[in-house]
Amino acid sequence: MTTAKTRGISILLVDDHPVVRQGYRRVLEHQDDFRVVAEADNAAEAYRAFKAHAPNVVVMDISMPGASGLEAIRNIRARDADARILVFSMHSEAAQVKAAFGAGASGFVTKGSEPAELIQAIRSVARGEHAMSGDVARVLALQSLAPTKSALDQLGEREIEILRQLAAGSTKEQIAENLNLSTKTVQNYHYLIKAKTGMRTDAQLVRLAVECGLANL
Amino acid sequence: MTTAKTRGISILLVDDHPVVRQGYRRVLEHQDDFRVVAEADNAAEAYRAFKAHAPNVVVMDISMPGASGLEAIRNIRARDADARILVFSMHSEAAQVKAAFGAGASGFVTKGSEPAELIQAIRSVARGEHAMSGDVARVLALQSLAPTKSALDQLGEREIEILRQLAAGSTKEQIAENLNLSTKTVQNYHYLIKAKTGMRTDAQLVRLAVECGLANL
DNA sequence: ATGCAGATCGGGAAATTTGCCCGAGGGAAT
DNA sequence: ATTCCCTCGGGCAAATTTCCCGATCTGCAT
Repeated sequence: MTTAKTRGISILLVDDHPVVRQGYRRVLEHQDDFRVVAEADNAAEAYRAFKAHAPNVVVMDISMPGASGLEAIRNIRARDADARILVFSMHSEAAQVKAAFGAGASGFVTKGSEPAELIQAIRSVARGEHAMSGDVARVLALQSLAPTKSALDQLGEREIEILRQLAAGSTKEQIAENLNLSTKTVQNYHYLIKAKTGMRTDAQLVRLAVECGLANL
Repeated sequence: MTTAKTRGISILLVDDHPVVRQGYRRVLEHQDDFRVVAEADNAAEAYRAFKAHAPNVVVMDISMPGASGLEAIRNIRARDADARILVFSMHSEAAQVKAAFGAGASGFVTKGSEPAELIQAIRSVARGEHAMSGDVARVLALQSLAPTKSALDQLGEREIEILRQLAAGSTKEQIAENLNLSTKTVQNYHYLIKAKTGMRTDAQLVRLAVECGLANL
């Protein structure tokens, strides 16, 4: 609550990879009106740091262990509806982008973008605007044209969770236990997922999950 | 071919994300005996840059489009068997680590490591030693205790072919047709593959296939 | 020659799972 | 209040998996 607003942009960096974070910090601090005031490597830490430092912009990688990135965004926005959060992700899946904005992010830049794009996006977000890198905009534009429901939109939350665990290699029994469901229910979800997405094979489901950023590798 | 060896360590940075690359560059150049002499964002470019600059160490992210990271390592090593390549990856899957070393890498550090670990690894590799971060070593140690025969060695040619098509998303009927086999035979192979590899789920088979380079994506 | 090992190909039968339909309960929206 | 959708599971025939088996064919050592 100092004179943060009057001069420069204060930034909270959230990424679970120390080296990566260190790298960003150096890139960002090269701009002399940027100040990285805190770092965090998980959702809970990010929330604490936000409360403690009230940064102008949060730059966050949402692919953190536990898929907690979206949670972190929601938590921060719940505390401060004016919080500016710029998501900085490896992927540019339409579903992920929409989920991020839906959770309250103000911007979305992929790690494939030029540093200048990230820097510009941070300035835009700090100004209260929305920002996204060119590739993200292109992906969103394309999929808004196609009537393809992104395959995942037609799935409920439970279905998505089960799809992810399926793709992760869990057996139906394990999933049933993880989620406190009967094996039968998991079987039914499995069937429904295949029916809704049009996939015939489990292998195709895995590929779909990977494409949608639900599973890695 | 200048006085590169006498003073400091010259480095070629390979990563397909410009921002990430920029970040590493700053982290590395903070060490005053490190010099990043070139960057590349794909396998072909990496090879060209290696030829042009003959760096002491190549720091490479192998998760690049086209799964070409291992190719790049092999190409570079084919040209210069003394090339020092340090892989810098998001993941620490045992299979990936072994593939990297098998292709000729001298080190493997995950992005989850502290910057100091990366820097130390670079020095080790430059000295001609092998290096890996603690988490990678742990993963390797654990799985070396298991008598896993690399999973694919125990599979016959036909089994591997069927595994690949399975992982590619083909149905058993399609595979049977492709290979002029009865559906029954394909089912039997499917069963045998699962039995031999110890995988319980089709999704696990897909992951195995991807890890072993049988399938991409 | 002979035998052994192993890869390839498929049949058979029991056990399990899938495919598909159905109903019930809860919550959100109208 | 009513409708809609998500969640959760039962039921049952059809399909698949699991595991066993035998038949070729090849290479390779005896």
